[in-house]
Amino acid sequence: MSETGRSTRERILQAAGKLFYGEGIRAVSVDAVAEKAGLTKRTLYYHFRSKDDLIAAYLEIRDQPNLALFKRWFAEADGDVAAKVEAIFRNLARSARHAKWKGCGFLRTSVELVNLPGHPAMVIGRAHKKRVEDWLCSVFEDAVNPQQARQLARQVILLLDGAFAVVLLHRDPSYMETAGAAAAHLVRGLMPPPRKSIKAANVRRTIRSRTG
Amino acid sequence: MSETGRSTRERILQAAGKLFYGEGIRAVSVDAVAEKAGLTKRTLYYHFRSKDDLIAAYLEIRDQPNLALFKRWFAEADGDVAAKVEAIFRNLARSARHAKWKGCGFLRTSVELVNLPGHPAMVIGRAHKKRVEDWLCSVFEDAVNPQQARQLARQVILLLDGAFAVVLLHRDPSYMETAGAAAAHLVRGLMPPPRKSIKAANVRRTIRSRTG
DNA sequence: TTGTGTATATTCACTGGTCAGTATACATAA
DNA sequence: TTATGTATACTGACCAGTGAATATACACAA
Repeated sequence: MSETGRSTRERILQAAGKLFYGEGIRAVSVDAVAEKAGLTKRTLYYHFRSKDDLIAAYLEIRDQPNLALFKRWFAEADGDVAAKVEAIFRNLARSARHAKWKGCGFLRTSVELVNLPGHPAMVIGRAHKKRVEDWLCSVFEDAVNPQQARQLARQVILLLDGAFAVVLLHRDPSYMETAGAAAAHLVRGLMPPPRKSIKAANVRRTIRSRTG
Repeated sequence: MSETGRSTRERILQAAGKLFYGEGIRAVSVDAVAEKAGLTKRTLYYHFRSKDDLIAAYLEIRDQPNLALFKRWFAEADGDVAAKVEAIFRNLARSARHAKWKGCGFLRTSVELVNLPGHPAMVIGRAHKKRVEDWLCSVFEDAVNPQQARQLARQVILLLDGAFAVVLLHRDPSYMETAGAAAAHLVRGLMPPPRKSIKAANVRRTIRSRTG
């Protein structure tokens, strides 16, 4: 029956998500996923062809919501594009304070599969990061010289992924804010100067007149 | 016999290094390391108490040479501090073009041990990154407002580790150069302006005379 | 309504293999 | 004879994946 089938599949994916993200794909056995989902391993193998399939599905369903979260944080933030980008990092820093936070599932999976570059999960991971980069690029095209948008998007991605790695290593979310400040600085460096000089907040950001 | 013992230990560490770095610590069995070292597992266990011990030793011996390499690349580069930092990224980009390159062993190990924050290898990894950060900090203290040196060092570290992750994911070393450009930009943004204004070359690299 | 076939969904119990670590013995040198 | 170093062969646990049987539900014919 398709309804029961779908919900079983979802229960498996939910269990796999928690375990794979929380402990890593190699540290989690198929038996553990099945047990967490409340069914037998054989049933799991009825719904997924292999563990690799399950891993790919685990990342697949995280792609869209992940990007949507970034977009929401960006949209809901006040200020210019630089401030909106910085807001993404600030929100991530907040997430990173939860004990269950374990960095970026895409990056971590790519590390665990480092010698299987063609693995479906690797393909999905690359596509996800590319999608985030493309979105940032489109955002920057409206704010800076479009010729520089791609490079800027990549630099922000580098700071983002660097922060994922460093915060995970040191378990210190403040690196996420440091990355956000750097990202905002890079964006501002390419933005045209505002019409009205603003006495900018008590934060450490200042406006720079390029004419000198 | 201490001499044979030491060289045996070194053979084990060499084999472990190649395998752990090349395939990841979880993907490599103790048997595989022993075989690569040309001895039996039992002999390996005579020289190392456990696999975890071996993993820690594998990282330990990479700490100093790794930092030394950064220092050498920095010292041998021409130009101002920003250019010298960028040179580190350029050299890393060159390394990343080799097929055997698999990113940063410290970061990758920390991902594989994500749920064992007290693991000796994690402690060593954190110490290593901290040492690089401290070195960068000391470098920046002579080039920018010392109060901003720590933050700047962290931002460069974030770009560095981000580049490790992103280049590994996409297998595209050009991200390393993009990260270097961002790092140089961040450094320059905090450096005192040079005496003579320069009409900046077609590349983004310029030579600066500090004497003016 | 009852019986029968069929596709879906699930279970138990198993296989073949790997892995970290060890018990035991043997060799060599001080 | 005692300490050091090496080898063979093993243990117990775990793990990805499977074989064979069973349960459920729906379709359609009698």
